[in-house]
Amino acid sequence: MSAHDVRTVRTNVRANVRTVPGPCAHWNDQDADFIREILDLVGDKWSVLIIGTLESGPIRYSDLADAIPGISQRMLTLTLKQLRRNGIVTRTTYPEVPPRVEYALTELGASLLATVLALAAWSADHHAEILRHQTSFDSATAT
Amino acid sequence: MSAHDVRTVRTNVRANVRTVPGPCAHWNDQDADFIREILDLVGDKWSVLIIGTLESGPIRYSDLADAIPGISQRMLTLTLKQLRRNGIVTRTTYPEVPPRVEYALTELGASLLATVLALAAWSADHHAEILRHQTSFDSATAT
DNA sequence: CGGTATCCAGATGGATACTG
DNA sequence: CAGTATCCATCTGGATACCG
Repeated sequence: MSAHDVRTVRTNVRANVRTVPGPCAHWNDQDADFIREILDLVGDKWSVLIIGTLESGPIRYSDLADAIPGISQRMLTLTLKQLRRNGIVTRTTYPEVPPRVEYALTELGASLLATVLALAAWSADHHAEILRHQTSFDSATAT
Repeated sequence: MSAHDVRTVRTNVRANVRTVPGPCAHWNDQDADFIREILDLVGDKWSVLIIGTLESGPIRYSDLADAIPGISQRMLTLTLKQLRRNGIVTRTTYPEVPPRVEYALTELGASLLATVLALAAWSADHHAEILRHQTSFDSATAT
């Protein structure tokens, strides 16, 4: 059923991009570009973690830092800037003392989160199978 | 409709992992792990390109290299090894002269390809919107 | 043909110190 | 509080040469 859902979505891409709908679409060069684009967006170390943390609603910079263990200030700032540049998050400054800055998901960001969770779904579904392959491959290689 | 499909899949993850189904699931720490896992799988520069090229059926090493412009022998070999390790592709050697080696997608690989195409779908759908955000952000930053 | 091995440049990201 | 600036280690991947 998961496979069926994905196929539905997949047909939609092509319908939008080249108006070639149908049940049996195939990989083409355009796909490569789109994949590169989304990997640039979320393929780094922290983007999806931040997006996921923002699901609960607007959150302050420091709370974000606390919610994402291991992230450095530098990477938090840098990644947030990229996400803002791509319209995934918004930054709102409240002129108070001490200053307060809140980050929130845009609609675009929310839809990206949903897509990313589909990825997590696949990963969860096949986690065990992948692990089995890894260990069998490693033991075969070791000998 | 795309959003609905994704939500369906998303609910399934949780059902499998923590048996907490329902219409309104939320991001949790498990998701982070699964995201890391799949990003390790396809977050690099060449994996998805290779997977996409393999959709058409089994293909020789050298034909694969020709089909993916810009890839070095080193990265082709390295990436193929990772994909084999994770059970995404198989390698078959034919003891002929000259030697022939064919790579093919496994079932797991095919389902991964479908999932990745869902990502491409999102990217295609929102490509224009992202571009608009980027240019407006850049011009706002430049001044 | 189908790789390996070595070397090296550039990108990524962590640690630390400092600032409005 | 919410960053910025600098320095540095590691990782990724390209070029090239060589091998079974």
